[in-house]
Amino acid sequence: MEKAYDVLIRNLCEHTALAEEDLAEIRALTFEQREFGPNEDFIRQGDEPEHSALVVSGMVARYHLLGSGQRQYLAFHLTGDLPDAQGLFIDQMDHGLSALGPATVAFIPHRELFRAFRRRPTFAHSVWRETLRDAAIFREAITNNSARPMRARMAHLFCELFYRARAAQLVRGNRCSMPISLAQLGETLGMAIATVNRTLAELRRSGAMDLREGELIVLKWRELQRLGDFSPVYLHQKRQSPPQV
Amino acid sequence: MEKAYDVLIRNLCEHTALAEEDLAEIRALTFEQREFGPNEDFIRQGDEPEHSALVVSGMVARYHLLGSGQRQYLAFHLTGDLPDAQGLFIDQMDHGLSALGPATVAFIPHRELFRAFRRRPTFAHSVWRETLRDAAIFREAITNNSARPMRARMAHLFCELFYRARAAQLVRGNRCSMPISLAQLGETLGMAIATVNRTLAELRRSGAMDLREGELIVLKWRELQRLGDFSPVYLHQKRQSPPQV
DNA sequence: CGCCTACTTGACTTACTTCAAAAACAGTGG
DNA sequence: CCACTGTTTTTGAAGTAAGTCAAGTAGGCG
Repeated sequence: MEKAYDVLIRNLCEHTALAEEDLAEIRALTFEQREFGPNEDFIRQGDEPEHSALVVSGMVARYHLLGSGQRQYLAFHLTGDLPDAQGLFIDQMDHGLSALGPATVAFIPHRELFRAFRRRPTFAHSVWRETLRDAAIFREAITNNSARPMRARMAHLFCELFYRARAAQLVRGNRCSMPISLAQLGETLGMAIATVNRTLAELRRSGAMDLREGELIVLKWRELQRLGDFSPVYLHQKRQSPPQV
Repeated sequence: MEKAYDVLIRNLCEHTALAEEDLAEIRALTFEQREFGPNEDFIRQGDEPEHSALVVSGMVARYHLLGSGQRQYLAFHLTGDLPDAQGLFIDQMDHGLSALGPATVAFIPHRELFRAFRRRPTFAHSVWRETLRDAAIFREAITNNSARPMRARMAHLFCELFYRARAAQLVRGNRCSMPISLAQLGETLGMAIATVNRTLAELRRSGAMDLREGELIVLKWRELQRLGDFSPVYLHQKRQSPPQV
């Protein structure tokens, strides 16, 4: 298993040039590592967080709980992501976080982070940038769930996740781990589970992709991208080589 | 007309305690002020911004343009907001900005902002915090447009806007300016214009609110809040007195 | 006054939801 | 190893909410 700080550094370097002093500061942080099982919560809506989470392995999700009891997934996070940097300046969490499949999460005390931010403004800016990228992903989700027809909506989600997984070096060949159920896909894309299944069947039939045994397999990247009206500019990756399938 | 920096300071103080030195730094920034007419763009998708915008008066919108030519509104901004602080660390805008009604916008050079951030980390953190609140608003929009039925969806939007307008001291009595057309509401909430009109009629009939001549009138706040399943925690306001209607 | 845009309303159509039941699969214990 | 239980996926049929289409009204402006 990779060190928590290596995972973080790799992710931040994807968009920001960090000096050796920044790296040293990051390595000096306390990473309290914990394992979680599928669908286990590790931050709840309403919590007052004093730690930030870092995904060391696996996949985690952010979600809202509505008055009706309904659940809405907001975003997914991969290795290297700081899924609740949002919580840094916020008194009370407005959303929860849970593991999708089995996941390893490291917790960093806010106090240490703030001290590191004061000492290394570039580090602060890189985390800030990370939260802005999150926001761009949220914006795209608004558009996706509000304006795109079902097939494009689902294709777009898989495009984004595959593209991000690739940037995080989690794609082997043409596949990456995707431990998500149809019900969860429905609660992500705002569609009924029956529709999820039929739409997924349609995407499979197109030959562009498959989703099997917790794995996403992309067979025709350009076709999937076309179906999903996907353009990766909003992900603001520095090195932008597209998947070559 | 209020000074641009006063508007900004008032907004930032809503959630962060700024020292006199921070205020001085803010007042020393260059604010290049410009007027815009209804539906006029001032930042376009694809632009590489070197200035940040500040809403000095009026209401502005952020939007995506889809491959199909369709438009999706993402968020609205009121006096005091920094609607594209997102652009600070980003090479290329993934969304555009336009005035809704007539609006005054001040532009601040990124270079000056970064210098101020280095000198006054608290100022940086207050702007960071501002971008995180934006992100929380995006998250709520995902949930709103994906999981809530039409009537609640629309009621929730008006709740949020009224609540924020009130915090920005833009509510007089029980009304605030809301220069938005039915078509734009449709492109915000992901519904057809006919549905927008019917849903709005339903809300009017409920007696909780009205939308007339570019003004939102809230007649029964608690009722509107109930209809919209609205809880303001995600707005992370420090002073949280609810509208007393 | 006439033109354009924004709003309103009605009738028709359809895409998606809901409901229901079967099939596949995973985990547990005999 | 295989029956037993619960969960997830798959498929079908029926109902409905919301979209589309179209026409009519009202309001703003030259």
